[in-house]
Amino acid sequence: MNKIGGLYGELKKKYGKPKGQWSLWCKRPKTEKEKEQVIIESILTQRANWKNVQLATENLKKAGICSLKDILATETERLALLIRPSGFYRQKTERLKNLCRFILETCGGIKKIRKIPTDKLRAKLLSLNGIGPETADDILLYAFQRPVFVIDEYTRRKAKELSLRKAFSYQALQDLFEKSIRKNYRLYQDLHALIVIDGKDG
DNA sequence: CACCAGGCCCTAT
DNA sequence: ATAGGGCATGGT
Repeated sequence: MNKIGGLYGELKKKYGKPKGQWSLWCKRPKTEKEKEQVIIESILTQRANWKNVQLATENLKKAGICSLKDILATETERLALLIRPSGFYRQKTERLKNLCRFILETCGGIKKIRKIPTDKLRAKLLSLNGIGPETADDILLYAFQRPVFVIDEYTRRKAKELSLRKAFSYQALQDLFEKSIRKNYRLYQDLHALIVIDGKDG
């Protein structure tokens, strides 16, 4: 067992179950509505602090926009103003609509996605404008329960802290984590959440 | 006032 | 392959 192996136990003991935003992202099983919420938030949270993401999602909720279908049905300028607090809001409006179109129209809805193999789905997501590796993996792991480990700024810092100097790229770091930890989506969800919580904590 | 926050894309070396 | 600029808001 390397340095990553004991990480989950250590962080779990320190923080318990992930709370706050994570109580939705790490919840399982999730309803279809909850999955759609996570998908929407995966875009809004790009390079934004969670408070601002919350302001944006509250605006959407108040406007009665709760599903991917609702997003697509909302006029672009109106949607942009609603999600404005999350920052980079013009881009995010386009990205959200892109993603919703892909899931609803190209894939034929959330349910059909169950049948798409993880590698293929990941490649499709990455081909969309505005979806990079982290957002794709957020969606795969937290909305669709696929055991892929999400690499973000906090994971990189944690890796550095553990002196995992060999891994630089997203791919290398992801391989390292996935090789070190039993491939289980519940474990990956909680561990990634705990790494972020720990990163914010100090 | 300056800096930061859970990315991603495009362009130039 | 890798570096730097642009995209934008609200909190501290």
